Amino acid sequence: MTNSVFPRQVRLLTAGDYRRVFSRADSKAQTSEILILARRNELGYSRLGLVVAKKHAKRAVDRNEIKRIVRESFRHHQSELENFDCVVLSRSGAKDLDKVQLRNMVDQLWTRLRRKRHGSRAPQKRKTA
RNA sequence: GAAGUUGGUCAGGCAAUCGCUGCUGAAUCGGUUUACCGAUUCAGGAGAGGAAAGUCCGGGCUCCACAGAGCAGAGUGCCAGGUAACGCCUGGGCAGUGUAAACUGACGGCCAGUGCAGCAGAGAGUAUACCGCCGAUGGCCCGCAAGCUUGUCUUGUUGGCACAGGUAAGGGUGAAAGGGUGCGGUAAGAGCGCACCGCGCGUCUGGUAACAGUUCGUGGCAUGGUAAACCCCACUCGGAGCAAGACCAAAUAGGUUCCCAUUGGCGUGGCUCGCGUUGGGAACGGGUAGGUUGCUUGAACCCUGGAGCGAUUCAGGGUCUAGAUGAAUGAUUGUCGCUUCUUCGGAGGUAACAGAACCCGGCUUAUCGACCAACUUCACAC
Repeated sequence: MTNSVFPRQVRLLTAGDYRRVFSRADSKAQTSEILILARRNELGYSRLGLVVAKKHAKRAVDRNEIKRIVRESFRHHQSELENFDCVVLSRSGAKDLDKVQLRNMVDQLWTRLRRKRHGSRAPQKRKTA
């Protein structure tokens, strides 16, 4: 299946797309280094947007690296997310993590986001252990 | 061999799998008769740097007159050359540092003008007299001699005082005390005089020049420091920037009211002129912030040869080498190389600085290492 490709339409492209997610996020998942906001869309697949502030990662190399790791992680997990518009924001600690730590953390965050989404829709059905 | 100086090259290599962004080709689908445009799939091939950085200079390009005149302002500043241009580069001069290879240098002018200089010191730019030296000359005192007008007299003279005054040799202060050494000279001294050295000016020689040499003449002689102080001199500079600018769809439309007005308004971002354009401003109400292009063939790179000490340039041949835009250039594995530890089985690390955004030329700053060439000093061998 095409569960590990990352074409153009899978990204958030315009300011309108971002504003839609920021104005009302259905669910979110976060650590002290990364925050993910997400909102359901009508497209039948998930999309990704990235916000890495210059304030948090001063060097362009660091910002590029964070973006690449998050994109790579999203590429491998997008099939689990069904139809969500996600915006990944960096926080101030992100640049201090090494590549492997950051990758593992983002991988876990997708899982947490999905569970949270299930929980918010149907809190009575939660049976995860 | 050791230490060092300068210049240059590289910035882990190869393979596999999965991704991302352009490009080329093919197929399918849609708009459609074709051309052409868009989407999807497949194949091929390309995809960060030496600094991409800081944005400190210089250009190209775009718009405003084909960027024009004056003032203001800014910049540069030994000389010559290179270049599209430069505040860059090359070569040379001068000064300084180093045993040397080499390196460093806002390096025009304060004998155009104005200004500034803490502390110390007597005195700091028309020099100056604190100590010291002298006191010839004038003054005062003691003694002696002579004269006569016999006086608190005059003249001469040995000595003394340091009062007037002289002095820039010596001491002291200072970053700096207004050429140096010697001889003469003098009361003591002094370019006061002379010799040599130094310096200025003119001249001559070499050099395109900066400058150097010192032939000859000349001046007793400084032209103290500061121009990243004003300033003077020479040269350069119009402004804004790819969010420039152009196009498509939609739309700043169209409309109402008020004010000002062709010696005016706007373009035009220092001011004035000039030039272009022609109504401008405010309020009410209404609407949008998508796409294409500019966008990569260029003062390009590589090779060979010619010119030149060199920067560079000329000729011939070859190559096409990122174009993203909520922003691609990545991840994993294996292997080789390098490297750290080692119980010699192996285990670990893969580096530093750092990420294109219209494009070039420089400068500056950051930086793990590896390699090459030339040169210097020391040691050894021949």
